[in-house]
Amino acid sequence: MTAEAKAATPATPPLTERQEARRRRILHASAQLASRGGFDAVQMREVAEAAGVALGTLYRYFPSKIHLLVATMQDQLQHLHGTLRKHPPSGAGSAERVAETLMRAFRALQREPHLADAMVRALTFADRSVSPEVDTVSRQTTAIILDAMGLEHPTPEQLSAVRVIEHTWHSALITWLSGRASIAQVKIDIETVCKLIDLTAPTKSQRP
Amino acid sequence: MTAEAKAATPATPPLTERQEARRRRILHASAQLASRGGFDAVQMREVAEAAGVALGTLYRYFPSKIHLLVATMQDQLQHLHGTLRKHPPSGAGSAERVAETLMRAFRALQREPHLADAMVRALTFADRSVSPEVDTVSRQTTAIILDAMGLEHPTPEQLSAVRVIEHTWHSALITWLSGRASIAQVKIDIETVCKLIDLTAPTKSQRP
DNA sequence: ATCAAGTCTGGAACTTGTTCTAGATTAGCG
DNA sequence: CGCTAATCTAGAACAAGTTCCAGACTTGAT
Repeated sequence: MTAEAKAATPATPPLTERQEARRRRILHASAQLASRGGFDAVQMREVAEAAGVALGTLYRYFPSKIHLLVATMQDQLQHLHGTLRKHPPSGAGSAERVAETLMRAFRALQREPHLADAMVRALTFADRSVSPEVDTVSRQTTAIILDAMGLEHPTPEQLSAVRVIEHTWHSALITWLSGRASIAQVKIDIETVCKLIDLTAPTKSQRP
Repeated sequence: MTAEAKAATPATPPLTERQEARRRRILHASAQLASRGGFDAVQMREVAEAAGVALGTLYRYFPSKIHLLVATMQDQLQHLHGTLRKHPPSGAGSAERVAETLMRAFRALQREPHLADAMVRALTFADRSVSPEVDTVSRQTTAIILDAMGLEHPTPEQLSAVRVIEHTWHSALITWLSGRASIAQVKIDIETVCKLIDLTAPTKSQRP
């Protein structure tokens, strides 16, 4: 049940090799600039120049700065998901494994706080015109969490818990990025919300 | 134990009557424009004109559009808190009362979805330069939730639960505002996260 | 190879948040 | 009252996201 094609190519006509290369250069430039100075440093003119592409072309590939940064996040999440697959969390219970996974993701973000800033700010600032793309990110995140829980057929209650975990994850990241919460505080928040998993576990024991 | 002075006037030198009136006109114009067309409709030139104030003056009172909208939110929250004090939630348990309170707030936002959009987007987009103001909003929200719980001396675990509830509240609002979640879904998310309250109740039994 | 349609480029132009300036008003004070 | 500092106004100017355009270049089909 691999799902690489649908996430990367929702419904776009196939791109030529050169177009694929352009797209990749743009995303790379975006991530590069974001790593330097965060959301503000990703300036469309600079992205275009760094990617060796005209401004109009950049806008043909990504119709707004928000679209661009959300696509960048899709890209990074794909990486992360791959990495996590290779090194699954080691905890005994579902809650522990999810918390461990999210903390691992959090540490990855801490290594590139500016990039995290750009991506998360874009994600939460996105309006309706970016809904499909943001939804893709949400599905990727859900998949990562469900993977960590080791569930094939989650109950509706468990899916609700996962939704709340995602809410907490995004919002906690924002408070951290804006300097209103410490790393330790984010850890506590994640561990707190993960308790919901045990609370919603079906009467059976949850062991993969 | 009324606390009106500290929330409205953190550390600013006292304003003259005319200045207070200007500030109020600005906030009113901001809310008005936001109610019409949301975040994008709050344009600084238009706010200034509607408030009968020069652009430079607007920026003297609120150093950025984000500051302005966050201040607008403080204003609205103050209203809400007052209303809620007069009509406290009726549920039996803490979790029920908090969920009831948040749903009531949610219904208030649904009546002015554009205003909600402007305020919430500003809140989550705010960077470090707005941290103090955003923090004030966060404290107001915490106070509302603690009021609903009816707690004088919450335990650290309960405060963690409240933090997670706030995270979920903000993030759920965003998904609703961007059209990625229905009203029903937001309700479920709120009810789900409120279960954390019972989970963290001190030494009492928790039966939902 | 050639034509048509689509794409890319360089650059100007427009929008809206933000900053700056010079001059008028106001507030507080002796 | 008359002075001084702070504040306010009108408007220009600047910055970055976005749109638009004319001309050059691919690409795909005949």
